[in-house]
Amino acid sequence: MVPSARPTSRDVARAAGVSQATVSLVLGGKWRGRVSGATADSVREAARTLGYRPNLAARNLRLGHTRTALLVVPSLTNEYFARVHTGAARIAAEHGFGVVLYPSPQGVGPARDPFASARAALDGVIASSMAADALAAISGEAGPGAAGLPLVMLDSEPGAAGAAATVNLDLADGMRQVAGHLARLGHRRITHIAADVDSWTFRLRREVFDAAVGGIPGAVTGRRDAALTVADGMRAARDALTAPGPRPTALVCDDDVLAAGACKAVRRLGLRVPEDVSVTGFDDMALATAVEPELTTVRLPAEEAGERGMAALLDVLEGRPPALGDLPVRLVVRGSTAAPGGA
Amino acid sequence: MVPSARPTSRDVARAAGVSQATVSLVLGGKWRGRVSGATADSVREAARTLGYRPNLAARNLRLGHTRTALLVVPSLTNEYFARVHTGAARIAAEHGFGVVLYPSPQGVGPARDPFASARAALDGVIASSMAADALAAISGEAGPGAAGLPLVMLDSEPGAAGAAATVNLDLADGMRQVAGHLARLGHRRITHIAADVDSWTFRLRREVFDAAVGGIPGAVTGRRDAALTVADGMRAARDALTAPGPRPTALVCDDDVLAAGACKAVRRLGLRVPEDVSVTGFDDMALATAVEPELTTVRLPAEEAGERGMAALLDVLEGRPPALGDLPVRLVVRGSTAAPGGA
DNA sequence: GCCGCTTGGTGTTACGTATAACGTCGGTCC
DNA sequence: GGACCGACGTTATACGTAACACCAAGCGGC
Repeated sequence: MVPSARPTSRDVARAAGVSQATVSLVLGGKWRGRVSGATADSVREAARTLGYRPNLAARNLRLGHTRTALLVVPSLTNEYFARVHTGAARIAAEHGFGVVLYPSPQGVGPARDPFASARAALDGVIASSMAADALAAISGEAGPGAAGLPLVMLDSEPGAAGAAATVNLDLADGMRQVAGHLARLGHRRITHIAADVDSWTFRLRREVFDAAVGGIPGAVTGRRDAALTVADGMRAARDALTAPGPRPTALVCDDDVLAAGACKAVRRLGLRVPEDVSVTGFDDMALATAVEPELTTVRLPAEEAGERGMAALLDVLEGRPPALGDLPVRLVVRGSTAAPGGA
Repeated sequence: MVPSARPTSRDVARAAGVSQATVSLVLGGKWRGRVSGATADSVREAARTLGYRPNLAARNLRLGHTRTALLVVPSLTNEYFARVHTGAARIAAEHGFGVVLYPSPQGVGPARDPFASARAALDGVIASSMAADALAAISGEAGPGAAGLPLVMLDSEPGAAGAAATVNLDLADGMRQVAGHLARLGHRRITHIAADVDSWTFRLRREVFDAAVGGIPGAVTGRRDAALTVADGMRAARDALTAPGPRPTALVCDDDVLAAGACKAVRRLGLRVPEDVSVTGFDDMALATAVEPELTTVRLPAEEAGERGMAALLDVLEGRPPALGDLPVRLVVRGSTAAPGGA
């Protein structure tokens, strides 16, 4: 016996004494009124004892679609994207879809070998916080006659070329809430610890910071760039706090990791958070409540974003106009902010 | 013109004035000595202008394999698994493989709809920190004649049924290093803040804690269970520190998130880390250096584990005996541990 | 006794690709 | 001058599945 080869539906048919077509009918679940219950049972029994599992490549080929979507993200070490995936996968599962994750190795840059991961035949692509041009290779350029894969941009520049739909978080409003919060507390010297990443998400934070914080009467703003690590957040914050001139009373950080680094820098300089320096984060990841004081930060509805992105992709795939609309974000006030000057 | 359908290799052939076989030859890269350079160029040109991209389902069917592996993990919000993926993907890419990620929704429990994500036709499965029985449905039970997918267990119970290979981190040694470190510092009342998760990884930590810490002459050990969140780590640590009897001088936590929570609990009680209570973590995630004091913890070689797992899977797929051997882990001493009693 | 309907199946085809097997056409060698 | 050969392509086939188009038998109605 050489049964090492994987059994096919034909093997099941032979074992059950029926034709391959019947096996397909039964296992496909559309046998009501076409196959007797007894026959159906014997087919299922044969499939079970043979350990039959359908060849998905063949099924996909025959069906012309895969019911699989690709979620492209710049990184997986950032909790935010893991949560986006969770949301997308939930909606996908409700519609019989699977979601495959592709962490683009270059971060937000052009993906080197999209095919390596896109090898799983796909129906569509959701890109989270990715540059549109980085995705051309994956979804297929919209050349003449070229039917690129449907692409949904999540948290991306509105109207990005090639996108069938765009779902955005209202990050601008989040940054405005941060600015408003600090302004109400009385802060006037506020420095932006900005992510040194060239993506729309972070460019937007810069613009809105400048507009919102710069709009506070009497405000003095500054900016320091930092890579997205604790250590670099520390360095940038230290630079900001030790630069000549009056010291900022608040540091607005582009994400929670930077904020954690900033808090460390403040204390390293013998100052206190929030009495001497207020610090804000962005994202509200687990880290935000792990550090002390807990971070005032902007909670991003990551799961909801994943859900909306997947829902929009399903809309596109099924010919419906995709649902649009920004998702609101919410400032969560915790212990890392206070009125300036001791209190 | 109704060119909305995706072009096939036959369309390219027609455009280039050759047969479909020639297109396949050229685009497959094996045309040396079979097709003239001029013809090859015209084929490539036609493919480019048509925006042709091969149908992967068809290719997979024809080839009988997909060069795609599935990495099953209990969670994505844990940085450790993201890093395992990074390592696995690197090795995979070197061999023309892709890696698809499947976060099992139930954590370590049985996956609800394995097919939903395994829809991407697979060549093999790597399971990280998953229970063997939870994977039966994905890799296919080893029934009579049933050729289940090759399965590599990463960080799992040795000799798990159905696994073609097992790659382990030497977690036991990591826990022993923690115990040794605390013993040398002089700690004798040590409580284990244990993850309330029924997986081999955490069961092992318990056993080794009991053996290693219990083996310290004069040691008084205890244990508190906690879910893997900051908040629950806090609760468990508070319970441990406020229980009747002499207070523990050290808390050994099953991961860094719990340790961060434990540190918060210590301070909430008006005590100091590490002067009054030492705290250790496990994993060395970014969080470990984001909190203050930075955590003494056990660094897990996550990328290396992913690499080894993928390498073992490739070995199995190509008929080689898989390379075995545990990966060493290393204690990283930082500021959260010190000699007990002030110092 | 024949029509039409229901029940329970089967034969066949197509999906798009990779490749084994087979032609063809100049030129070369002996 | 015929056999051989390399260069250049083509024809045909198979992968495993889903589903369309048939078909046989049984049966009730008129």
